Amino acid sequence: MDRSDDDTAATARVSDVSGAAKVIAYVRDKLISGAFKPGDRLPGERDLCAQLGISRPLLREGLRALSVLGLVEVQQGRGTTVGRADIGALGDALVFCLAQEPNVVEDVLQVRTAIECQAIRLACTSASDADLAEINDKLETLVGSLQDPERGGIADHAFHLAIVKASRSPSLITMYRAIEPLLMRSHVQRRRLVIPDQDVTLHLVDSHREVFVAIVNGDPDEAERKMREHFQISARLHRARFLKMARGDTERAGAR
Amino acid sequence: MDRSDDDTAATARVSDVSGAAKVIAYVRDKLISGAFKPGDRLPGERDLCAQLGISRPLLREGLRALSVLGLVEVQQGRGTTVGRADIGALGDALVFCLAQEPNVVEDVLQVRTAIECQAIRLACTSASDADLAEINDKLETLVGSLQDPERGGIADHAFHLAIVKASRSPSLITMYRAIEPLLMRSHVQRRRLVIPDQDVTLHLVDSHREVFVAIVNGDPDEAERKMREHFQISARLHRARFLKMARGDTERAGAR
DNA sequence: ATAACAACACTGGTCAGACCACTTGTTCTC
DNA sequence: GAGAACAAGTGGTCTGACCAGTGTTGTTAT
Repeated sequence: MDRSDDDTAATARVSDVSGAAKVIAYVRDKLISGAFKPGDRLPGERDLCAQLGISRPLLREGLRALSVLGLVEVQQGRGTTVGRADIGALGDALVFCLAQEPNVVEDVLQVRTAIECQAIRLACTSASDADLAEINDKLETLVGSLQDPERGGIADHAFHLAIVKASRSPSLITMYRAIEPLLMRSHVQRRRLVIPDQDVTLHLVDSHREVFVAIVNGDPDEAERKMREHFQISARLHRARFLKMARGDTERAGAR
Repeated sequence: MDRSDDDTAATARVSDVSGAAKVIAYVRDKLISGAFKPGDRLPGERDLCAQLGISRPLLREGLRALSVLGLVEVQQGRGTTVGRADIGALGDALVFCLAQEPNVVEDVLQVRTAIECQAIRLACTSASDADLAEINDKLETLVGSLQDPERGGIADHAFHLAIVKASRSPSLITMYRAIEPLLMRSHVQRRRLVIPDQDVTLHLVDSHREVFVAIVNGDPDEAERKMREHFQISARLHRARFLKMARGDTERAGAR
């Protein structure tokens, strides 16, 4: 979000706020208050711009901004409706935005860690038998796909998502889904950069299993600890690629 | 991202693509090709709309969409520059998605817990002296406002926000700020319903202090434990209101 | 009475031209 | 050389007109 607009949007009733920001604030207030629900039809553009006291092109600017975030859907001849909270669209927008920002993507992993560590604690007490079966299923799939970066990345993510779902917290799940495309991309890229190695693979499988066992045992502290260990192992694996790359460079220099 | 625009943006050279989508595609292509880098100045609006063969309001729609995603920054009198994308857009849109869920006011506390517990771990190692001073300052303010539900809620939130800031993780900070409206609603509702009580107040102050001390001591596990204890104390305080309400109802029945 | 077609009303999509406000650069005066 | 005034370039907004798509209503034919 453009920050200057964001700050001023918070005081949308002040008359010096830009026109498009008025639209954003109007819709924001209605969404947060619950007055607008998914599928609701907004007033027509001519009515809405009269209501907000701005011109139609400005109104359209604001609506365009909201539509790019999936918060409204604008259709010619039909009108503008409140979006159905399309988390996937949000995640795709994020991938588009952050494709060139590897440092930001690394930091987003902090959010991932936060969510998963809270989720696994909740899963220890909230997970149903079906949830546990689902996680186990994803674990088996993961084990069977460790040699393939694409399928491995997908399976890894599915395992983690199953744990988040087992938390039974809608907010955590929503949040996780928002960063999902980024995580997927990150998983797959990381796997492409690392040559699979027997020891590492087994170690990784064990780590996933220990996470699952901790959930089944139902001890939140233990489960969180295992999850954090798991992330550390992954991070070490990621860092190990630099050693291999460094050795690779040395060998090339020697060959000249 | 609005799907129809996103799909059509990929084929921007087809002449039936909407005007704003042309802008988005133009900037996207330049970013991907590396022709545009953060800080670069885009051509002026009049030049750009001539170049793209669209009207200026349409161009502005497209730029507004890009600005809401942080990809460009538009400043009156100065021009439009390429932004350094961040996850701000995700944060702002996410609160809308969360707001649409039933029971969000209670469940968002899981997100809050997740973020704060991860943030406090990071704060133990990342916090500067200024960060620690800031948290301490907010703690003193909190102590001075416990008798006032409104100011107390604000001070409580400021204390926690200072901790999240001390994590030095832009993503965690962004997410935390995004859920602020929902947290404020939660805080205010909770505090209105509780009559402050001397013992509880002191216990609450101690809990906040222990959290701060743990950060200063720099032990992530200990700090997280203290934070979770703090949340449990708050939850107990919240549950205590039901006892008081039950007693209140009984007294009223006796009076009739 | 029902179905098909046409007309109308309402919706968003876009344009051109005008004017306002802000920023930066250039020129003039002291 | 410094400061003020002016000009040029930038974005911000508006009005009114017209185009294109969708849904509803009315008319006509069977």
